[in-house]
Formats: sequence, C-alpha cells, structure tokens
Amino acid sequence: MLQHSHLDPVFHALADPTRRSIVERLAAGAASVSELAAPFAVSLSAIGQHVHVLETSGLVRTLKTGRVRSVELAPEGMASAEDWFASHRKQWEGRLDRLGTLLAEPDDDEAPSRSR
Amino acid sequence: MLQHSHLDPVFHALADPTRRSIVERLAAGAASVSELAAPFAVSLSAIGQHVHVLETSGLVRTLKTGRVRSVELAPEGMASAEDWFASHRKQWEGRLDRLGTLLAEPDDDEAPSRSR
DNA sequence: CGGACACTAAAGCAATCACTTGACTTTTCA
DNA sequence: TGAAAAGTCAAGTGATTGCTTTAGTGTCCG
Repeated sequence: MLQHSHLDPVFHALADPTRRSIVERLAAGAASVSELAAPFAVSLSAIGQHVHVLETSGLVRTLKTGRVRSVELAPEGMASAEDWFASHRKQWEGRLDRLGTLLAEPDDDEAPSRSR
Repeated sequence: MLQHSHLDPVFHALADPTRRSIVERLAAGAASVSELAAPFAVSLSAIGQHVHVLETSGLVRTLKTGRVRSVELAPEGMASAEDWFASHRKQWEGRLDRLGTLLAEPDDDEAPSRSR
C-alpha cells in the first residue's frame, strides 16, 4: 500500500471509461472543456473534474486562455504507462510459450518450507 | 459512463500498487497466494481479495490444487491493456512533433454559434 | 454597460474501495 | 486422529469516487 509510483494516478485515471474516452478524443487534437463535455450526459462540472484528474495524473496538459481552457494530451504521460508494460513484457512473454504448463512447477521459486 | 469495455477492470486493477507488485512478481513465474502475500504488511485475506480482483479483470489466472491456489499471469489480459495504448499511439505520437503548437489552432471545428 | 459564456469552487451524497477481524472449510502430515 | 496450514466467507469500517446542484469568478461581445 505504501511505496512509489506516479503510475497509481495514471492507471486510476485510465480506469474510468469517461476519462478514457476523453483521452481518445484528445488523441485527435486539443479541445476545450466544453467540447470534451459535449458527447457525455453528465454536467460540465463533472467533466471539469475528470480533466483535473487527468491533468494531475500527467496524462493531459491544460492552458487557460481567456475563459477557455484548452486541454491536450501529454504524450510523456501516456508513454510512462505504456513503458510499464514494456518493461515487464519480456518476462511474461516468455511464459506464453509454456502456456499449458501453468502451476505444477516443482521448484526454483520461493517459500523455503520453514516448518518442516 | 455508458458503453463497453473490459479495460475498466483491467486499469482499475493496475491502479493499485500492491496489485501491480503482485503482477510484477508473477511475471517471474506462478506463485501461491501465501507466497504472494509474504512481501506485504497486510493480511492474507487482503491479498486473496487482490488476487480475486486481478482474476476477474483477466490479468491473472488461478487454479486450486489441494489447499493451495496457484496464481499465474494471463498474458492475454496484459496484452489487452497494452493494446489500448498501441491503438492510439499513432495519433498522439503525431502530436509530439508540434508540441509547442498547442491551442491557438484557428481551425473550423468550433461550436456553431446558433444564437445571434 | 450588461448579459451570456466558459468554466470553477464548494458542499453533499450514494456507491465502491482496501482493508480488518473472526469464524469456517479443506487438506496435509506427524 | 487431530492439529496446523492455506485459503475463503462475511461483516464492518473509514476513506475515496463520481456525480450533483448551487453559487460564484472572470471574459467576451453587442
């Protein structure tokens, strides 16, 4: 529960379908909060909150000009999440070969049976 | 809020650091619930619950043999999450070039001012 | 100027979360 | 046989979500 990582807020942000839709939309280019809100049946306020979540997670960047806040994707944020998979893929990819093998591995791991 | 996706539970599962640690550990090979619990300062019950979350998200597969439940990574589950990034990367990658450009796009996709 | 526009902040609410503890169940093995 | 090991179930708790509504704050324009 303790420990590291900026990945917590990133994955948390992506876990919500509305937020993921917003990110997908932003992949096509920057948009205002109102524009982002248009496709959804929730209040503008709710979308503003989603944008804030995305921003603090680092997935999105915003800039207010006049009364409009422009939101755009932060590629570095997206990359940081993707990198997590990449950095572990080699390991679990190897497991793909012996898919059927699962369990039944009689050795090389943890748990030194402590009590007899 | 409306719509699809199995990605909701996947990203939700990955948003928790304990669960992400479990996944990382499983990348090295299958393990029992007790083995997975060892590094953490929480109850075995809590880890069992985390494993359940991971399993219903499709990131992990389990099989109980005797009194031991063996947990192993489900590469397809991992891949489905990674694929989401891949399927959008081309779009937002293009944005990387014109990083400074944001906002200020005098384009034609505004709100059609209907009044007045 | 004055009113619409685009947010933004604050408070409140029901649902979900990550945990705990305690009581069971099943399996293993001395 | 019987006690320990490995989980599992259920209930409960405090914190966090995702939303709402209401009340603002700036900003633009006729």
